[in-house]
Amino acid sequence: MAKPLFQAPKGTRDIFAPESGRQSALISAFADAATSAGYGQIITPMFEDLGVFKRLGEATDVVTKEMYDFETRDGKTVALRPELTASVVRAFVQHRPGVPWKAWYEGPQFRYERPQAGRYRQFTQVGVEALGTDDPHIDVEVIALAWRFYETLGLRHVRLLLNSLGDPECRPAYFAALTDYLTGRRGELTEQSQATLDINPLRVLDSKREPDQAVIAEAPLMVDHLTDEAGAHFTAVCEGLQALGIPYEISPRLVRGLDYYVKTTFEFAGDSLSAAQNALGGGGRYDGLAEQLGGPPTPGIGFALGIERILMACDAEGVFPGPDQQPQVFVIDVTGGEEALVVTDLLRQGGIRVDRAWDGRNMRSQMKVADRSGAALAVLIGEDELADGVVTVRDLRGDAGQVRIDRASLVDIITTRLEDPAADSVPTGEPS
RNA sequence: GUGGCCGUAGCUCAGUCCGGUAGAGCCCCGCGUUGUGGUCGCGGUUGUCGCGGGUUCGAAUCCCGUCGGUCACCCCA
Repeated sequence: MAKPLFQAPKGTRDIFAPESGRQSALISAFADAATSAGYGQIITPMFEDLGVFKRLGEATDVVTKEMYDFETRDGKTVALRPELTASVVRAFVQHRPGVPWKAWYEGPQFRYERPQAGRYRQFTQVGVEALGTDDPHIDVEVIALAWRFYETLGLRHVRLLLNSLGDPECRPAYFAALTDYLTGRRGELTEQSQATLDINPLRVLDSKREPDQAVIAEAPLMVDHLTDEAGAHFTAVCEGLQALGIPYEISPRLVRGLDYYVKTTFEFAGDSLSAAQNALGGGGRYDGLAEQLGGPPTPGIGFALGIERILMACDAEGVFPGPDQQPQVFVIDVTGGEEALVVTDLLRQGGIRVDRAWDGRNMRSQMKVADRSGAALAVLIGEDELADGVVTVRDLRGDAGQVRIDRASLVDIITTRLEDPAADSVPTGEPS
């Protein structure tokens, strides 16, 4: 294939209908779910001061290796957002809405990575953030919102993985214990894990490399080192989920990729996808983030769900086909096209999805286009109809045949027939 | 950043090992039916064989380089 002069940048895609409509519908479904739970939409800029994202943790790949950062003409350094929690918390700190403050969002995010299945340089997430309360029941609300959303889409093979990463009081002690343990068995770890150990020992627990597993299996666990307060919070979250009948698995080695998480952390694994892209979404509590961004100490929790991954899971499970976007009616006019212009407009005003053919092609050609369009009904206008002031309505999908109707009742009859193809018609079989 | 695989028509691909001057199916267009689609039949349009260089009488095919795509590792959504 000859290469086009330009193509979409690496890791980005052009999304055509009907897939684009399916994506919009997914976001719309999420908007409904979030709105009904009392979350208001927030729209933040696609880029931020680089410093906003540096707070995510100097040890994270997202910050150190994957940032789309650049200098602007006036010498400031900005970055395309690699995630949205930092942007939303920055907006919270800047504008100080009353708490508790609950917001939802959707939009593209950017990470400079090598693309692969289910991973793009520009990808889209939906999510929520709730700031200003550390009531464990809001953790439950947030998790439940995501869980019910997956259910709404029809996904059944999703697992909720739950963990607590402790709080600033118990974390240092655990951190030290884990570091001691891993350092003691350093020689058994893979080269990559040894490097990770020097940067963030917690992340070693997340290694999927086989040689590391024996060491990880015996590593001390955060859940065994929680303070009374952090433990009580975790217990309350678990009990809340049980009260709602939402199944979860305690996953004591679940570590998230961003350093700001404390206490409750969770991930949703799509079991219909391979491990490389089965992370359908995740989130957790980030009680220190607002303060790091220059605001007052404010607890917060949220999640982000990747819509590309969710749609892959929907494909794998055969659910969420997306909305009907095909025309319902196709207008055929072999008298020159003036009639099609008017009739198409009339039907559209009646709230019907309508398309038509162009270039004055013959009826055979126009019928082919009508058939391919997916429309259920064709409206035919030839010289006879024009002379009699009527149109012919033809069923393209069933055996309801065709009928000539008065143009004045066109919208009513079409609307009725779209609901019941056999209504108002006398089957005429094949055209005479 | 590392590695595997792949770049031939609008799409999916064969042809590459063993060099001889480019094919199939689908799609699209027309006709059979100058007022009727889906099935069928007939006919037709479409290629810098990713790009550059080398070897050769001759390269889609062999060699070198390069770009792109894809998958995986890593990490993550």
